[in-house]
Amino acid sequence: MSSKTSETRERILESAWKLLADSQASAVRMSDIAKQAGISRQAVYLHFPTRAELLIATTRYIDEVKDIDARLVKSRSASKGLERLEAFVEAWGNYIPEIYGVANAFIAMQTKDEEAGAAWADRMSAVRHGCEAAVEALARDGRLTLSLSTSEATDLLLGQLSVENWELLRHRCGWTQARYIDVLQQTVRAMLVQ
Amino acid sequence: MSSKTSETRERILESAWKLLADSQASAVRMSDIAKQAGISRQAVYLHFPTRAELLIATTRYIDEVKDIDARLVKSRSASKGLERLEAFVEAWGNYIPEIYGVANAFIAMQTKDEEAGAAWADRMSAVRHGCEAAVEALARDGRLTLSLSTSEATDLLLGQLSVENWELLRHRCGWTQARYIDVLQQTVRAMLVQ
DNA sequence: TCTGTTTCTTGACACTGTGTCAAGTTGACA
DNA sequence: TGTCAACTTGACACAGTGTCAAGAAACAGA
Repeated sequence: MSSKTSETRERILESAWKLLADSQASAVRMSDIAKQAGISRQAVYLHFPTRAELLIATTRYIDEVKDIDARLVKSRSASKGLERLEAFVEAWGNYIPEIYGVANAFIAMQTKDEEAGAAWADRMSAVRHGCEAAVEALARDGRLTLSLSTSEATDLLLGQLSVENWELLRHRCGWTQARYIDVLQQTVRAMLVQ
Repeated sequence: MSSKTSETRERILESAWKLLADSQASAVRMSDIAKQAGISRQAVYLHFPTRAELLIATTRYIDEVKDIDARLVKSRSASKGLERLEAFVEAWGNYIPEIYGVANAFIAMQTKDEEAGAAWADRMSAVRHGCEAAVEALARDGRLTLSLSTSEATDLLLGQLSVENWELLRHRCGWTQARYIDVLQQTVRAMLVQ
């Protein structure tokens, strides 16, 4: 029973993920997800009280399946700040495509839904910690651009690595993923490293 | 009569502007705008067929009142590429706060409404032209970073000057407007100028 | 095999916001 | 006085979220 519960739950999460990845974000309704999962719309509400909560659970699910932590190991274990920075840009930059669908739905919801906004902000604060660690490593090496505080440098890096910036370059400007990573590493280096 | 028509129209635009500037974006409903303008909700529809069209008209109205063209004169008349770039960053960077409310509403609508997405994209293409002109001036001076094509450099600059990036730094990270302009000029220079 | 619990279904409903429609009012102008 | 445009009032359709209640179906344990 508990296994069946989590089985249905997982089918809902898989459905949400698939639909958000395919179509464009916020066009995905609760009924679409239910249909995809092969259950009734109301059954979805038995597992997730609101659309926002379902989206939150979906990001967590993706993090688990795609193993975000493993991807960050290389960055965390880098001895030099510059190395760490580049590994982080690569890891997160290559993770964005995985979560883009859900991210987009969140961004669309943010303005309307208080809860969704808070959830996404929370999620982004995890990314910020990654940025901060890289910047601090750089500062320890004495290689952080002098005119920037570590906090400002962190903010700037976060902006560079935002989903919105990725979308602009990859979708609206047609960059390849490889070029995106390449140029971003170079850009971030020019911005932050003296 | 025609003067009365345009008077009401203007009152609607003023109301939309004010409400979007004050409260947070997409929470502004057609009925709110009508109430603010002191007319009925239906009267708004007599002047603007949809919410999207009203938003478009509002941006145009702001452009007119705040005279965006005058702000760009200094950038356009700069002789050196670097000078042009910095003047453009300053002009557009200082214009973003003026349009932030409406921009936000557009961004929120983008995912739902086809028309709104197209309108905002069109608007952004005007900014892109400004970016492009600055980058090309830089290239003519032979000072554009070698590893970037002018098109790529334009894309990057556009990302730096995006409303989303402004929001991140000013609202979420608490930067002052002066610091935002300062750091952005410096950042953009590090990125694009060799 | 009966019983009770959990999961899910079906169908109805409230609520919000957009956009439409129709009938009536007001005020200016000829 | 009559006409026309701008505006009002009130109703409605529609989509999507979230709620509620009654019942079906599966499945556990005694």
